[in-house]
Amino acid sequence: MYNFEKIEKKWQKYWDDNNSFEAKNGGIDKHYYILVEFPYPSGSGLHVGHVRSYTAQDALARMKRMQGYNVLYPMGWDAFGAPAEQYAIKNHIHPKEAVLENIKTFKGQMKKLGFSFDWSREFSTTDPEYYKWTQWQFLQFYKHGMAYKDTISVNWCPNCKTVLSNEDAAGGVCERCGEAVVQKQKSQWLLRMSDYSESLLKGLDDTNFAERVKLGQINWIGKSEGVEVDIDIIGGGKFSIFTTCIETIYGITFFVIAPDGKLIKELMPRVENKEEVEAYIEETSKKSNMDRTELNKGKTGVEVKGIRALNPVNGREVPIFLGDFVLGDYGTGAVMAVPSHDQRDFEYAKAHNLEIIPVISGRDVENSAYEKYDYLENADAKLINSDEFTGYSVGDAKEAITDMLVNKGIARRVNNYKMRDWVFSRQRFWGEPIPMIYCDKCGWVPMNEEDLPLLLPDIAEYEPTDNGESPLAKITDWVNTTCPKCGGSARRETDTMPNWAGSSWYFLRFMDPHNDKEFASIPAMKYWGQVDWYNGGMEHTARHLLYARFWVQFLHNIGLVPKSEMIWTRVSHGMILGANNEKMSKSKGNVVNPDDVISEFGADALRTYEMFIGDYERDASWSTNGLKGCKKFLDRVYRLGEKLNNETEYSKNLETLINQTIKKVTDDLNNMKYNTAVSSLMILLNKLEENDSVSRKDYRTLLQLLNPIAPHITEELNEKYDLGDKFCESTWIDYDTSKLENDTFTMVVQVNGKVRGKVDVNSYTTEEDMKVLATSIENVKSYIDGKEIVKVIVIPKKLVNIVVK
RNA sequence: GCCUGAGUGGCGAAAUUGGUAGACGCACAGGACUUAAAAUCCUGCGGGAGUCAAAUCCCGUGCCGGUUCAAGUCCGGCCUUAGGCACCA
Repeated sequence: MYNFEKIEKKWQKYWDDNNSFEAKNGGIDKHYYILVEFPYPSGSGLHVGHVRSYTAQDALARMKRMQGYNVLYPMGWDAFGAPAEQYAIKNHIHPKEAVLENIKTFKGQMKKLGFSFDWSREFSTTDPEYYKWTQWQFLQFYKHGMAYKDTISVNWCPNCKTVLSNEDAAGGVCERCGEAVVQKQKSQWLLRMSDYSESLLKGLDDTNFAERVKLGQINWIGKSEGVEVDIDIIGGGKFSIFTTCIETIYGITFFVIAPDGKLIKELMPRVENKEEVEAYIEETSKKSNMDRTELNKGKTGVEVKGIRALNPVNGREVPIFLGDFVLGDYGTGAVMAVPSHDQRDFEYAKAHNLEIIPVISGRDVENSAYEKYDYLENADAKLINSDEFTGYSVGDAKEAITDMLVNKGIARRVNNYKMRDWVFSRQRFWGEPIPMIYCDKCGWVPMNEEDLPLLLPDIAEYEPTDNGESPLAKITDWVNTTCPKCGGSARRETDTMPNWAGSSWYFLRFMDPHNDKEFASIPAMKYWGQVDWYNGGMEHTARHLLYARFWVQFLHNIGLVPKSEMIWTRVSHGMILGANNEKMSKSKGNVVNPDDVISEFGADALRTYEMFIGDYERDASWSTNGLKGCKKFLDRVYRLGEKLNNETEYSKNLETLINQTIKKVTDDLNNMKYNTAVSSLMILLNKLEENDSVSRKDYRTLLQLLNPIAPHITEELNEKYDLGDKFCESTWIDYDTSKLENDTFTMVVQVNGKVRGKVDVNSYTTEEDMKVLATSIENVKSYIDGKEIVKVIVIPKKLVNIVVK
């Protein structure tokens, strides 16, 4: 049909040679920052899923540029991480070699797709010029008391031989390899992310994230509002419990404390069945999260004999148990157990033959299975067996009991959050070295900022170790150093940062990528303001996005970033699935390689198809026939040029449609409705083809509207027929608001809500005339003759509905 | 278990504040062009009744109810499915 390969290469070269998409800091007030998640340059190359989101944002970027915005649409590489390291170990090379190779592949593919990235701002998180600042920012965390080292029970992947954050170990399995995660006591660097729980929650109000993205974050932060109550131990001492259901406090029949918490250690001297209790603690510590989840059904535990506690509201004496369903690091590590109104407590009580006292009406405690009964949703639910609160509604009781306990000075209203501090150490080679030094005399000492970056050593052997030490620990030349404080001999931290570190602030660096004095200047960040439009996968809403927001909020609090939220809109694309509706994977053999598609159909066809495939935010399955259809559409656009006449105005009969299409495409590109943007262009093409000839303005407009999606062929045809400036150097076309309406419309006539006739009428037809015309239609007459007309509803320019009896 | 989406032809999907359900594309069928095929172009295409052909009528947006002149759209109750979270007190 036409040589798309030649055309695409030609225009890609033109854009490169002319730096067509370079963004300058400053100058124009109208600026727009469009960001797509920078990829991890894996060995397998770009995925068709990347193509979808990059094309979508590219289309937006290209339109915004034509609309006069200074558009920042950057690209870079998130290149620290395990796959590059493993590849390098196998081949006895430095991971940076592997990374360079992969970046080359990715970049070549992106260029072949014609993405309008500003390549002058490209960087990789593995560039020393970049990770210098990641390390520098770590030092700021440390200096502000936000980074600390602690020996904690951590998620350990026996396969990858590294520590994982809670986020990386979601579901009790290693995010990377799927191996079951085990618990290990290790000394780790942590960032005090939990200090920011409330602020990360509140900050969402200052963003325009998609609702499902906000919910993902809210879920992960996991705020619970409740009450912390002091519990007296018989014979002296006390502990606290946390509950969100204080209204059930009269139903306490036992307490459960965490086997991995501090409380049991304190109580140990008074425990009568020490051996039994210690054995249970030991047993729990060996369980991985996975095991705990699998054992979901059985509630294990032992009674802590010799110690009993008092229910603070009625002085009732109740036993204390250990149970691994209570976690040592959430709340107070102890819970009040009300088996009548809590499923876990119920199961525990059944397993250990404990008493069950109902305190809210409507619960059948005789039933052996826990019945689902949500008393909060039952307006009739009233307290029973609760002394002076008996008869209260649940809501009233919540408040009254809390007030009573708070006034007594034995309870506090508190919030708890599921989100923990961020475990920030990894026992890997291929990550940013943590710039801390341990001196026997001075303890942990931060490196001097002027000594950064702390480079990774240039070696090719660095297998991970079984003992949980970083491979860097074996490189003594690198490890041994002097203390920045006292000058004595000292050792470097050998753990590296997680690969979420570099991606937590890269969007700031894009605003000022070559700055060697600071990570990004305040004026540069103020100029761009925020990321206007950030696209990424749903799988990153809990981790990356939360880490990035935390990082920014911290930098903002210490005055280094102008805003506390640097991302305004966050949207997520749906996945591209294989033709069999399953996730693409090599093992399933349903992977589509963009390179193959480009060489067979061209980049423009691939781009157009991925925009047309369906709702941008939803998953879509690959269809080669659908792709061919889009190629056919582009072929027809190409051939339409043969019908050009010399007219320079719109063809009269299509003027309205063209103006409508301009509006439609403009609105759709702004609202991620790429599929209907393409379909409206198909409609326009269908109509243009029906005409004997096409005016120069008709054609130029069609090409321009299509240009953001299919930039090569449109530039080529525009040049071929000498229709005007290159699109990459011209202004977006506007529509004439006075020409959006048709001269006629199809008036629909309904009788009792059923369509009984249609007639084309002049747009200026009055409501009265519409009524008259409606009743004159033969078919309509047959439905209303001899009936009483109750009323007639007229919707101007749409329909008439005649209601008869 | 909890939270969030989503259920519309053979398929991917459209459908402003409730106002012609199925735009656009694919697949399929018939036809034109061709020695032939591909490509291209034209016509048809939710199901059923009806007719030479039409007109026209009935049914139809997961299921059951409701509100309304009018419901894919709003309300109540379910079912299925995808994703996220999960012994978080």
